[in-house]
Amino acid sequence: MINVTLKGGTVKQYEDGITVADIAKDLGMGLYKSACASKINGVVCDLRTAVDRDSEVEILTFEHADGKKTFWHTASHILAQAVKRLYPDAKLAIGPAVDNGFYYDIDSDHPFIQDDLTRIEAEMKKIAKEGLEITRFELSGDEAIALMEQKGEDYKVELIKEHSYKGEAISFYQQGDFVDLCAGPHLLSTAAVKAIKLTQCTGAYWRGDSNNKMLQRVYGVAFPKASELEQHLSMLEEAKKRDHNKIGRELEFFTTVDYIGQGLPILMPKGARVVQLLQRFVEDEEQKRGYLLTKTPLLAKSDLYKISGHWDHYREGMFVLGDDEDGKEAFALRPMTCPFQFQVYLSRMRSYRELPMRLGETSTLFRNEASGEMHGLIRVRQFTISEGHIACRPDQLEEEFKGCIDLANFMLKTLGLDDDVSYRFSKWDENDKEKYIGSPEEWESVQNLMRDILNHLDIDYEEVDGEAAFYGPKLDIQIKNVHGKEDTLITIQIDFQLAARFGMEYIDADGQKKNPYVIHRTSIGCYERTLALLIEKYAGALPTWLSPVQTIILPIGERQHEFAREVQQKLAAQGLRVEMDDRNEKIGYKIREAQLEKIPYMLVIGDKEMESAAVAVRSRKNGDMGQLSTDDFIEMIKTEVENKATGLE
RNA sequence: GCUACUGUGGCUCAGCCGGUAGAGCAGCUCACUCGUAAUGAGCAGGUCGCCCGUUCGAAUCGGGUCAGUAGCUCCA
Repeated sequence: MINVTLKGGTVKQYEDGITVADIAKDLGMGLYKSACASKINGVVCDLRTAVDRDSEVEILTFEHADGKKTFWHTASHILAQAVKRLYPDAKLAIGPAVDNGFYYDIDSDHPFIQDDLTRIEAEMKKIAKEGLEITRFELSGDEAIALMEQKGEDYKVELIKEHSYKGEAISFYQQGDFVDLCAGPHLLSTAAVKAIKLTQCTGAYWRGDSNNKMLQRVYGVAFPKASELEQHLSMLEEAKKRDHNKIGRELEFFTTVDYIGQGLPILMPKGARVVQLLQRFVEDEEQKRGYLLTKTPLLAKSDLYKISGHWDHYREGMFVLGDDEDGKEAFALRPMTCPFQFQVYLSRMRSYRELPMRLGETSTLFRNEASGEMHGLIRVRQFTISEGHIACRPDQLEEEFKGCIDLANFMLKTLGLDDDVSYRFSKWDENDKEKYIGSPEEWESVQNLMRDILNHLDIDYEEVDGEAAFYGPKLDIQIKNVHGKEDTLITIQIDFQLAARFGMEYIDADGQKKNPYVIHRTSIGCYERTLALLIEKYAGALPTWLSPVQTIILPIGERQHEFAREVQQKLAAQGLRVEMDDRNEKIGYKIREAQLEKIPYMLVIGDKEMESAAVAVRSRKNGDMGQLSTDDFIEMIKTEVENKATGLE
């Protein structure tokens, strides 16, 4: 007998070798039926896994993240099985669970269109209804390859070959006559996967490499109950209503024009105002933190980019004017600010006493992104970033780096985005040295340095290979858009290469010339992207301090126009952005429009207000707030603006 | 760049298998001067993204191109 410690601390005795499924059954049929996977001594396992010693065991249901993943992973196998039934020639690649469902990559000459997805979905439901038992078995590498070759699954053969020379047994899962290479875990039967929706079909490169064949990736979600699926789908619909690309256009923050070009949005008066407000805020804050403001050219001769290495590493991404063949002069619009801002440092010899030197610039950059990459304001070809570079001595690096993170977090907190970000420690890929400059030893040492600093900071971060800049590792502050797609909002990078390339030096206390470390950083990211995420965060109803129009005055009739105009001027004199709707419309109509425009405050002015020299305040959030004197209203809104209140609970 | 989808007046959309464009909202005009999310009536507005082709005839079919959307790759 063995002792099994359950979640909550209860200890039960079972026979040695009992499966988790049987433990679940013993605990109750309800739990058994909803069980998806297990956690044995902290490791996620199958329900089939036998427990052969004293262990801590947790039964994972769909409510648990790993239970959910198991459920979705099984759903992806059902998807593959359905595809094979309907399109026997299709070859299967990989089919994992992801954050919001599952997918399967399939190689088929038949392009899957919406009708096919409907058919596949119906077949999946049939497979679920058949309640096929899912069993696990293992084969040796050679047997596994033989099995998959016999089935014509070329991609599986390729995968097995990579695993098999480690000598490990290869595990498979089988449901009915469908067999798939898989590490598991999986549900016990296809029966539980009742509510299924295939959401889309897109292309995806085999192994994520654009040199490989593009396969078809079918995405789906599944739930134990139909009601949960419906709720999930309606949540997705709701999220799309916040899409900055939709409401940012509707609310006239920006627009695009096809004959201007892709990735070149027009910021309309409202969008431009928000960007201006953010920019002033950033520049003022950086000044307080000891940054020196610079303004450098938007383009340069190719010579500059040759020194920085961008010409070799980044040329595809640049807008080049002219060509530099035969010694002719070529220019390129700048894709980054570093080599320009370095010139400030380089203008004369620097002493160690001058360091750290913090340079900040509101910098417009140009990147010739591939045509499929553009997305609203999130990914564009011309953007303006709160750019900055810090040259510092080694002994200052940690403090300066921390200062950058502190500034970034201050910005995020002020904008109300601090709870929505995650930190990514982006390292180089030692298997792809071509992409980077510097030696492996240098990379290791700087990455270790950066890791130490991050560990001293007590922040949760994820380490990711292959995401570094070509000149150094980065701390990326990541954020997700309404579609769940992650982008970098803010990045802070340690550069140990470019200073030497540009000959940036300082005379140290010992009289020796040394290269400073350079920190590349942004405090709020690029304004277009930040604006996009703010629009999505607030569904267009930006905090009052950032609202393009903060107050709108709504006179009831013509009689109050003169008084209303006086109120408007009084507010405007206080620096508030105020408009007046003097159209000959009913008050309900004007309110409706102001509300749809997400203007924070509406001031209704009728005879009553005119008599008492007051305003009837309505907030977009709380509705009618009753009468206030104009001065009291001004004080209230000014306080809100000065505090940069987010209005979030 | 790749895969799939989309492109009809400012916006949302209708227009079946090719016969030469329609609605609501917005806009403008007039009337109403109306107290917390849409007053009524009238008017105007589209070479159906663009180019080429098939056809007696194309918004509808074919090809190309531009732009948009999601995903892949890339990336702030």
